[in-house]
Amino acid sequence: MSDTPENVLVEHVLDAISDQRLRAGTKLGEQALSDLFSCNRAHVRRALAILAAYHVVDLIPNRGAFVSTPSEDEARDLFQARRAIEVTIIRNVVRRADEADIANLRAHLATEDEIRQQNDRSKAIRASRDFHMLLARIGRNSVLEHYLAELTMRTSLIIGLYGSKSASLCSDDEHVRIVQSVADRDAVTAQEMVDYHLRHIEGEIEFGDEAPKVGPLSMIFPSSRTGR
Amino acid sequence: MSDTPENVLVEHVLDAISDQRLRAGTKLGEQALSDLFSCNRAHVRRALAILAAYHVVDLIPNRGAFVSTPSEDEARDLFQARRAIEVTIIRNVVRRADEADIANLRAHLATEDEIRQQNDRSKAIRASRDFHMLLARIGRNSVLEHYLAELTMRTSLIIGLYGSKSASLCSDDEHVRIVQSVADRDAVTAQEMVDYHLRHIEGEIEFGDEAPKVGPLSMIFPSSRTGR
DNA sequence: TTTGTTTTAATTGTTAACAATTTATGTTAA
DNA sequence: TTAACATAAATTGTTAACAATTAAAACAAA
Repeated sequence: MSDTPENVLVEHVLDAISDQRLRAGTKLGEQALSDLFSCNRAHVRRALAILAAYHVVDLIPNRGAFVSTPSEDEARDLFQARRAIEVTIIRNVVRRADEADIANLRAHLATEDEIRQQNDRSKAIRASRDFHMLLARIGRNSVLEHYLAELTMRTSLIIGLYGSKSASLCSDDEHVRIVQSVADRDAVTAQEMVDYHLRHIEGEIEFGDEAPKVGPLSMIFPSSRTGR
Repeated sequence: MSDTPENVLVEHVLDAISDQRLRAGTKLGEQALSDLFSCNRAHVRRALAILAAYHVVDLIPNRGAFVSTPSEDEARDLFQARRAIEVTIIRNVVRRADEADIANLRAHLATEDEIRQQNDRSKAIRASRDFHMLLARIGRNSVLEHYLAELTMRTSLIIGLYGSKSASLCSDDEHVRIVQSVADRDAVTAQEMVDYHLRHIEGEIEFGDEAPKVGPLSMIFPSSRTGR
């Protein structure tokens, strides 16, 4: 994807959401964004339209753009979609992964292990999402990969909004077992593991108590004014 | 979805694509669109950004917007995604459809039957797509419904680009059998039928010979200047 | 005719100014 | 103090003008 100003903006917002720096309900003002990313309002508006198409932002006429706050129903639909997509992805992975891919997966597990010992929640969330996206890339279906990118983003939003019982949101043991079944070329087990893993994540979410605190945007995008 | 000028434009373009009036590769000039839909260029630009996010339009810097021309690989990825999503949808349908839903499905089959006798290819394509989207709506998963809307759109593009061996692209017999298994509450058969049906459609596509002819936009959007 | 070059036209990209709307602030009365 | 109202500020929506780039046309040379 090319490095137009609007794409830069979209990527930064998506990163901030998947790191849970940007929380559900946060207002994304046009002026604020155009200042932070030093571009004009036309670019900001295009970027917000794209983010709205990704279901990550709600555009309210005359009011502005807000990070979307998914309902519980939406969250459950979303997890069902993730299961449908990721189970298909893992089937592709078992079929298509070569030695290098499996090595990359093992390396990623090691990274996750390191991060878990640092107790950095933000990093852990990111690493967990990266694991799922690594599988998607190895599966080599660009359509499924793109949809999963959108869905993991929205999952981050949901977990940030409702909270999760488990501190680390992906128990890495499950990741390990998924990789093992891929290495064993055991498609049936791999699919079952992925399905179980996603149901586990969904089950840990504590629907009911929302936490809508938000801060100023300048706190959320610290390094973006250097961008070009 | 609200009736902002850009949404009107997006809907018209999507309709034109799913009816195969707009073919892959067609240039969507900003001036032309803003004239046809009597809105300003800012609206057009936003609409094009949204369509690009839906993967229906390619945005090339300094060149403009073009209806995207999916490759064969992309098409195969897309059909695998459809199978993953529609098989999940049909499971929801079998579980959730009430009597009214099943009546609607039967009514739709009757409509398809009528249209087949008229020999109107454009109408047939539209009706076929509507059948799949009706199932998605009955399944009551908004995430899957939205993704399927995008995928059926892109499927229309692919069939319009590469052509299909069968004149009618959905043999309605298969639709009938899907509805029957829904009415029987037979989830296993319904899933098998949907999977088979989608593989059938994919198998009928004649990859290899492209047909890139396009006409002027004013021929494609005949009734849109009245759209206020 | 065909090829390459220059000139012209058309299209996209960018910016700024202004209008319309919403939000925040301040004031007055109960 | 609270509530309602009027005013001011900030934000979003709209439009037009201009710059930059690309496509088309005209023309000259082989």
